[in-house]
Amino acid sequence: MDGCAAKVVDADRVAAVCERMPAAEDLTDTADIFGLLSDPNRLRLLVALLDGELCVCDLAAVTGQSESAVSHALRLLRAHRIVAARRSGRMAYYRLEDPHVRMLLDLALAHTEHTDAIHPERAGNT
Amino acid sequence: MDGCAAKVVDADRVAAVCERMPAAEDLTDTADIFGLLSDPNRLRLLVALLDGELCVCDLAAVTGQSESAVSHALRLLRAHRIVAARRSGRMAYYRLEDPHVRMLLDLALAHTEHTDAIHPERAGNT
DNA sequence: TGTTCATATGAATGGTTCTTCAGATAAGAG
DNA sequence: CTCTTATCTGAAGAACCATTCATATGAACA
Repeated sequence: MDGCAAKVVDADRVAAVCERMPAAEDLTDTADIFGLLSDPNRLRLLVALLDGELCVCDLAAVTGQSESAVSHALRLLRAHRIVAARRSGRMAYYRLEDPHVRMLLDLALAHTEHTDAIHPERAGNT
Repeated sequence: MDGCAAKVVDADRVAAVCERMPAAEDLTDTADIFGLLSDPNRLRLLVALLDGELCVCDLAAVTGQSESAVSHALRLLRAHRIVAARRSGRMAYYRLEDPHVRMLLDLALAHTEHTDAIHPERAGNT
């Protein structure tokens, strides 16, 4: 749809794939979400929230981060509506709000647990 | 399992969540995979490969990147066994090799297409 | 054998992101 | 009203990552 007109080998396949390619906007949104899940500490945070809401200091305890780091991470996740906060006095209870992200987490964790013996990134290749 | 002993509010919940928390190694592996999917150009590359194999120059055409950039990206994906190459003469045909990643892509894209009107990151929050 | 073409690679650069530190806000306790 | 505590925020520094340019490899073809 945009830049699919260069030196190609299989022009038909290229055209077909370009047809099926999602809009750039959708792709950046998706990449964005994956990016939010790509930090081990943020991931830990979200996994902790799979079971239900937790306050900031408990999240810090569970994930082994400073409360400041947790707050920054939650801010980012909140800005993308992946988590939501419930205020109660001076406490803030966070919960996982995005069912789409929950599915991605469930799927990813299920597979990690099944293939935990495999660590491709610690091996060479051709 | 590691650092769950700080100033907590709901000690029972914290202990329970720590129990359920996957091993650090699994979490970093999972975060790593999400990281590989978090770049729009790499994502485009993988989406292009959902339908079947393509050579490097066609991938460059489809994704609108330089062939060098594509080669670098493929190298990274190959190192993590997410794609695999088939050589034929001086051409290299790449295919999506990791079924786990394929599932993540399918799930993510399905949802993006359904919610393409929503762009949370372009809005404020509390 | 030498040229051309597809792909691969290394180094460098520019941009982005994570963490920490210091301080700000705001609610409850005394 | 003041003090303490929970959370939030901004700025700064470091670490990381993606792209580009130049060049290398290696296969086909003359």
